[in-house]
Amino acid sequence: METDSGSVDCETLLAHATDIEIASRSLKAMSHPLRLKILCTLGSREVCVQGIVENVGTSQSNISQHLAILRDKGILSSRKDANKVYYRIGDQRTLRLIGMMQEVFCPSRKLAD
Amino acid sequence: METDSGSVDCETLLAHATDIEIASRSLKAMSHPLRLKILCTLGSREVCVQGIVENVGTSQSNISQHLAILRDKGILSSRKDANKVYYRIGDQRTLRLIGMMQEVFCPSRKLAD
DNA sequence: CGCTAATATTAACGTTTGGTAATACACTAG
DNA sequence: CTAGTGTATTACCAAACGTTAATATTAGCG
Repeated sequence: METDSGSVDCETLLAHATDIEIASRSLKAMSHPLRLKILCTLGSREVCVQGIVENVGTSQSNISQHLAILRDKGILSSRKDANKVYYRIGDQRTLRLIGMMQEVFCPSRKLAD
Repeated sequence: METDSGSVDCETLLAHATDIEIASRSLKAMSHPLRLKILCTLGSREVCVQGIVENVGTSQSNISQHLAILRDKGILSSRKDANKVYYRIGDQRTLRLIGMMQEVFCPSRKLAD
């Protein structure tokens, strides 16, 4: 089913209800300071839990819970090596959004500064 | 272990704590389905509360409360004309993010203008 | 002036979220 | 096996959130 009213103008942005739902779910996952920091820490590389804990700066338990949230939402993927678990951003859309966030919120220190 | 995988640090993305805070605050404001829909309804134009209510589809009271949240966070600005109030996205960063969201989540229906 | 439309505000209440602390699980080394 | 890291899970609690319903405010109009 397509849009139910032919003349809608607002439909040019995030057209369908499902798009809205998906997008807001992703936004919500990113909208917590610690989670956003986790995502920024990861960027396009892989970091183990320890590394994330040190970089983000809260308890291991707390980090683990936030990682679980991001994992459950399909944003992070993980790989186990020995007794360590490495995380990375597995969702390409999220990765793009993180890059965009940087452009929007830190235009002055673009990879330079 | 600090695999000093480059001296890149996490600092290349959303470098400072303040950036993180600001960004996550904006994300949070956008992360509610109704609020996201409001923002998409607005896009770059101006719509009165009635119009928003009709487009988004919930009670006037509910819309008004969400509008207040977005207004208080500095995302929306409003203008009163007679007994109607017109809202628009007053924050340029948010406007850019909305456009980006569309690119990321609805690549198939890019703005045709 | 009273009346109605448009919008905002408030109170109440259930739901969700987030943090801490304690504990469990998984794997490795010896 | 046991001890020791690294990670996940659980229980509990307080705070934030979101919806509904009722009420307040403001503006135009007869």
